Amino acid sequence: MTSKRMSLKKLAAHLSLSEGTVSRALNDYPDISQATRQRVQIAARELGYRPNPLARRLATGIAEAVAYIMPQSHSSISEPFVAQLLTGLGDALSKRGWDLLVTQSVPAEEEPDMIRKLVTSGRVSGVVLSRPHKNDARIKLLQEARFPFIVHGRSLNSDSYAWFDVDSKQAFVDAVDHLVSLGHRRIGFVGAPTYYNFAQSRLDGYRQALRMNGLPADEGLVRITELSDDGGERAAGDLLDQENAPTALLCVTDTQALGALAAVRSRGMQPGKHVSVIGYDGLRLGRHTNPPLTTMAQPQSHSGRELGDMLLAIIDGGDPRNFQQLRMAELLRRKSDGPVWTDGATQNNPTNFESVEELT
Amino acid sequence: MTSKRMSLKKLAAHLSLSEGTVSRALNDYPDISQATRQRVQIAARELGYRPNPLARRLATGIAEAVAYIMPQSHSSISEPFVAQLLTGLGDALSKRGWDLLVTQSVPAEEEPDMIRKLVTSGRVSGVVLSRPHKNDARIKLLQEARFPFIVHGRSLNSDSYAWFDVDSKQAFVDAVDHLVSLGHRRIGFVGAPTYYNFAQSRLDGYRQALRMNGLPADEGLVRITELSDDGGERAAGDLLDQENAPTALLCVTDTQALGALAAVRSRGMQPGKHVSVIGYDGLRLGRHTNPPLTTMAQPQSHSGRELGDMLLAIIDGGDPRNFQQLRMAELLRRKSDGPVWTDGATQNNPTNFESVEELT
DNA sequence: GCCTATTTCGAAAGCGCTTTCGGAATCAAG
DNA sequence: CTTGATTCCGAAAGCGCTTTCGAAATAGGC
Repeated sequence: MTSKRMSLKKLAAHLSLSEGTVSRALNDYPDISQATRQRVQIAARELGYRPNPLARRLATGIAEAVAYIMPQSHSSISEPFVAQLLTGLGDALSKRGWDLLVTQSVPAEEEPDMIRKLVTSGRVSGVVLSRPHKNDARIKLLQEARFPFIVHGRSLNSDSYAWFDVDSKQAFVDAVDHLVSLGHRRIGFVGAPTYYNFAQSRLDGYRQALRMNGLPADEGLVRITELSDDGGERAAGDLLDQENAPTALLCVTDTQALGALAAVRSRGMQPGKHVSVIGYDGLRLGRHTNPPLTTMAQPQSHSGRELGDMLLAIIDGGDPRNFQQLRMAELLRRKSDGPVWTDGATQNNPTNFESVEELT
Repeated sequence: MTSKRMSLKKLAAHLSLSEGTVSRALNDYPDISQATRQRVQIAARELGYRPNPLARRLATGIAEAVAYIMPQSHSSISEPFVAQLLTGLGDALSKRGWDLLVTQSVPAEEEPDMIRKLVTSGRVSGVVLSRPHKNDARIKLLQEARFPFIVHGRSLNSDSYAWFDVDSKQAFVDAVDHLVSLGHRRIGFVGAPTYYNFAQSRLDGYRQALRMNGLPADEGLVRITELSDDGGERAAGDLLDQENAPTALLCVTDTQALGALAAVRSRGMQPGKHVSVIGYDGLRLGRHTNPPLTTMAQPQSHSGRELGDMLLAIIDGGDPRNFQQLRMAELLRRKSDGPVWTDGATQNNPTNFESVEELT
């Protein structure tokens, strides 16, 4: 019919109306008569008119888009999160026809610049942050700029901004309690760098639970390592090789727990029997490890969707402090935990045990 | 100093130049003297001027953004791909300061609308597609619209567009050859719906290799199932339970292979000993399964980066047919494959070998 | 039927940039 | 000292929409 793409101008001409009137009719302004409003909207639909988002965004000053700052992947194993989160975010945003754009975490020294670029560029109306540090510079910058954002996780001072998190401190308390109830009294901790807030709070949970169970806080039982299976394997191996080795290993992450399982096996022991291993995340792949991994499972709720909805509410002017959600994790028992091991002879250290048999 | 955000207008005023001149100076137009160009660029840097992307995009008609159409996740296990791909794409795009936006796959009937929306909205300059079907409607639509795009994977007719793929047909030929060399003659195939092109071509490779090895094409040995561990478990179980069960299982995906391992174990057999299982993908988590999964590993090259670079080249006017890259997969032997199992009775095959010992 | 209050719309000014076009100034050449 | 070619910059239109403002038309009230 007409050439190329439909535009407001052409639509207006077609209707013998001014562009402004057509625009207001489409946007449901009250100063347009019911009659012409209908006429305009019908014509728009028939002619397949879709306002150019770029033009609208420029004119309104609303970016109609949100950025997700993707944490860089250390492990390449536990990344299902990203895809799921993006799916949920996309769902939430698509209801308004907003865009989801993805950027990457940058080295700490570039963070100020990257945040500034994000807030001043006008490309996005809000930001989703993942895996914050205890004192996350990005959070501070966003707050100072009074820019809408929400955090997946928390930092040390989380009172004044919006977040969605799982109470992993409590999860680690629960995990320790469980292990203690199985008779374990020397529980090793395979942790991650404590500039990550989640790493710190899981460590806190571990320590608190030890205390509450009347167990000594043996710092020789905690190892900090990188967020990968290899890291977990090294740290666990380290723990197992020492004098008075722990009978159970608590890992800050399922990915690390995979490494811990490997470390146990490679020392001729069987996870879940000679030494218990518990992870955190509830990754489905834990069903397929050797043996299947017991883990503190995060709730399956689609966090991306929730994050998206909350962020939109904040962009709409909501008070960030009203958008803070804490979920609970649950112990998911598979096969890598069990009662503390003892054979007849010695008390504390296994001397002989049958070889590892097939595990289903 | 001045209020709010720096704008072209303010910068021009500051320099006593016209906006047009400043703009051209910043964009290295040839009709600006060296002197003022320098002056402008220095002032811009000092005053922290950054052109408003939305305005520029509207004025130039260039979206400076690319969309990645994320396949919906079936498994939640094999999704590391997404994060890695996005990282690579982001790298490629960030060199130009372009944005990466993520949208989701939609049901087939909505595809025309979603593609049309994408190409006519002006929000993006190009599209990245993943996991195409054999006859992918989106590809056809994008071609008809003469819109720049690139496919991660291929469809049936892949001559006329750009793609990046792994030769998974060849990979399955190799896998079968390997299994045959281990003495297997009844090889089961755990496949995915063949509207996925990759599923079809892997099946083709499997069949071709059977033929080339003089093995019968027993259709009772192939199962098509969904792209998940559960699917793999069901299909593999099915195969194993039948009369003349296969001695080896080839799975179209590592995720399915996880299920296959489970099926084997749950029948009291040991994968890699009594029945061989081979997956495809080379997922790192395969190191941690029981036993570690032998798989056809995709090359580690950062495909996202390559896809991004190629797409940019096409947007710049390159001929899509010049951007087609085929990578090879390699057999990554871990512990789930082995010689065909026989007990003492039979003649032709290796009779005894040590049991699977502890795997590191 | 006159006056004021309401609806309903058009005109126009942006949003912040790019890009074409032409004019003034500068240069080299005759 | 002209003239034509260059170099360099300003003016202005435009990208496609939104939104304010005020004018015209209509309605309501006496």
